[in-house]
Amino acid sequence: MTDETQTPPKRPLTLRDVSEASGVSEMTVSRVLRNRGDVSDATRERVLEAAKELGYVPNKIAGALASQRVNLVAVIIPSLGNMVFPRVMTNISEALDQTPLQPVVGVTNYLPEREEKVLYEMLSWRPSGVIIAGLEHSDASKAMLRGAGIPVVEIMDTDGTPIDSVVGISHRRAGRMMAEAIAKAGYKRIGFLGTKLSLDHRARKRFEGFTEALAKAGLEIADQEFYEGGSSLQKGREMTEAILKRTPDLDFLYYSNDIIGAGGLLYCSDHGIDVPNKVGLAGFNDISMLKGFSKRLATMDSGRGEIGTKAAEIIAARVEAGDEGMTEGKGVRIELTPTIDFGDTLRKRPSEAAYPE
Amino acid sequence: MTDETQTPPKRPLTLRDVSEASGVSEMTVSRVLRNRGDVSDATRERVLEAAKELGYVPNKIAGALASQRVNLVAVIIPSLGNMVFPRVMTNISEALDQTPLQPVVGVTNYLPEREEKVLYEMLSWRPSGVIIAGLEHSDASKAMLRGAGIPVVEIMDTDGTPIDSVVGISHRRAGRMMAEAIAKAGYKRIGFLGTKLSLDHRARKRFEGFTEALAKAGLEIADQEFYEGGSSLQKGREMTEAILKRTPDLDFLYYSNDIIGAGGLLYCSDHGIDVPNKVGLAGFNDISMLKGFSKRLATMDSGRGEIGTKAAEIIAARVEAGDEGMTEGKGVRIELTPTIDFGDTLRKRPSEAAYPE
DNA sequence: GGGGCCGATGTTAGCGATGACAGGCTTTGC
DNA sequence: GCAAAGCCTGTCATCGCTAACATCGGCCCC
Repeated sequence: MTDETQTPPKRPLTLRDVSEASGVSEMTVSRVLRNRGDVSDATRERVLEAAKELGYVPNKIAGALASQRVNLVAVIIPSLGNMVFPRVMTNISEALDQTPLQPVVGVTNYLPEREEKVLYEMLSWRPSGVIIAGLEHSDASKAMLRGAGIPVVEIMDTDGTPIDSVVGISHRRAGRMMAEAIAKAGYKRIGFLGTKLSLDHRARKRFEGFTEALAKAGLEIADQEFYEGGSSLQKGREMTEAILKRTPDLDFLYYSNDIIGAGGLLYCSDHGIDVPNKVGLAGFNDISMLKGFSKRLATMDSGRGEIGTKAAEIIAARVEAGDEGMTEGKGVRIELTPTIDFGDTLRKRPSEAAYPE
Repeated sequence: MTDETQTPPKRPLTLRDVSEASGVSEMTVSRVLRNRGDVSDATRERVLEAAKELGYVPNKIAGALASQRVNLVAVIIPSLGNMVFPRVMTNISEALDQTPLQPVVGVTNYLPEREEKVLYEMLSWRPSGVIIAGLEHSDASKAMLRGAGIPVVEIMDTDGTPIDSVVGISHRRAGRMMAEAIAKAGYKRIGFLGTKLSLDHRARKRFEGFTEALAKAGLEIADQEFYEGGSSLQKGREMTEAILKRTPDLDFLYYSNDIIGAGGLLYCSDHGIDVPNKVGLAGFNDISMLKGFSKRLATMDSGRGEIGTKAAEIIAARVEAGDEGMTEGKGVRIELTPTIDFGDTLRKRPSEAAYPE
């Protein structure tokens, strides 16, 4: 009886099955399926039909092994819960869509040992490039990245020494800029609210830049409040309440991200606190989802969209050039400039004179 | 520690390099690195040292081809911007952490043709299982899923016929439940605000269930407002303004998700609209990040955390059982019960009698 | 003391694709 | 009319690793 192939797939299909079904060699089938080399229209059609008929899906594992080419780009980020990273991912995907490359995500949860593990796993698939958040990695991770012989782009942060290429902003500078704006606006009693800084290096650097620039203006942090775990409006609200109860004379609150900052804003509205005159507020990251509050929270754009795009482009260019390694001065360095958005919660000048809205 | 490891990687390392460095056969090295079979402690140690010294990272491509085992689970979701999906992902990752399996994400942007492409790409890596959002797929996608010979779990939605296993809630039922609560609370003039429903099947089903149950209560949708693109508070705010200007006598607004619902809530607060008495509000999905508003938006928990965990467990169990196919009645069906959270924006009974809080 | 067995290692043959090259069969140019 | 130059297709070796089996000394036990 003829093998009418509606049969449930006992054994996964291979090129051979298609080649037999269409009466040509495996090689020809392979050529058709990859659109490579010359194949007559007649056979091409016959092969395609057979492949579709059988429902053949090529085995990239075998393909990659044979061709020594794996069109994957490892993207390693700390978290998916942070909104910033999905955004970066989206841009990376879009940029890579123009190329044969494809992103694969790995999540580290801000833990160096997890980063190491994830990196190892990813590298064992021999990707064509790596995009990884941050400049701080364990020695083992650094060694792996260097040894992989593929382009590496570290993203988000530029305060440090990159392994290869880097695209990001200086978080120290971002912190300084915000501090300068705050000092210039005449705020004096400044509170900081953020994550426990130990593992979030970028938040830490912003904090450092922030205190440094405050110091230069003759100011210092009057109180601070830390939290662990994911960000939420609720947490911002609670922390704001706590810090204001403890230190009622604070006149500015700097949050390490927009989510908790927005929570603080809600707290202030609910309690009739005059923002930005009694208390000023600022966050970080320009989470567009949050636009829509009655007052726009002052924040800073970290250029995360562009970061993703640029990083992907660097990888794509290097892979296309066949120059997969990171010889000589191939490393690109792109430092974007963060821009401050005063919103409605950060005055532009001292409040002595009242500026009606 | 000799720093001879500075060797610039000319040619990627293979098992052979390690085997030569440690003076045993490749096979033995392979055994050591996989912890399989008996190897004497002496050689094990020698091999491990050599591997570390060289910075060897095994090639999973070759390993997978040889062993016919790829410990990846394809997870296909519509978007990373939606918060719901990162949450599901997180739970899947956690559940798979107990196993040798690893998730790999693909994003479809709610487009069937992209879903098809992403699925094809993923299947060509021969994963051990597939977790895919929704029950609606193109014929080609369905054929691929059926033909892949691996366990498939469709998640989020149970209204329809699964290919294999399914874990989720009935969105029709969720819509009905909300409609019943609204009707019971005595709201009469109901508005709906949501995405253009064409491609978001789950939102569509909620809408259908919602109108159906309203009809049963003798009510109908008085007005509706649709949007495209990502959700944001701003969008919720604008849509709310639009619908209320057009149909000022609406006394309830049902939003297709919490983000735009929260935007509506902000609009109402700002305009002194008495919620929930003049107008009631409800969203969907219980986005915990949004807790912290002065009023808690009524919403519904879709059990997305549990969905991820259960889906991963189903795959893991099937893979472990070596029963990778989906023969007979292997398909598991888990329908979770959505729970309604009245928050502060949905009355529990008609407002004739005033119930002080 | 020799058969049996076991632990430790090596040998061989693929896994399913692709690269390089080797042909047949047509065309083309002069 | 015949060599050179295509097209189109096939053969063969290989990618780096692992399954399965083969091998080789002990060690145990009757």
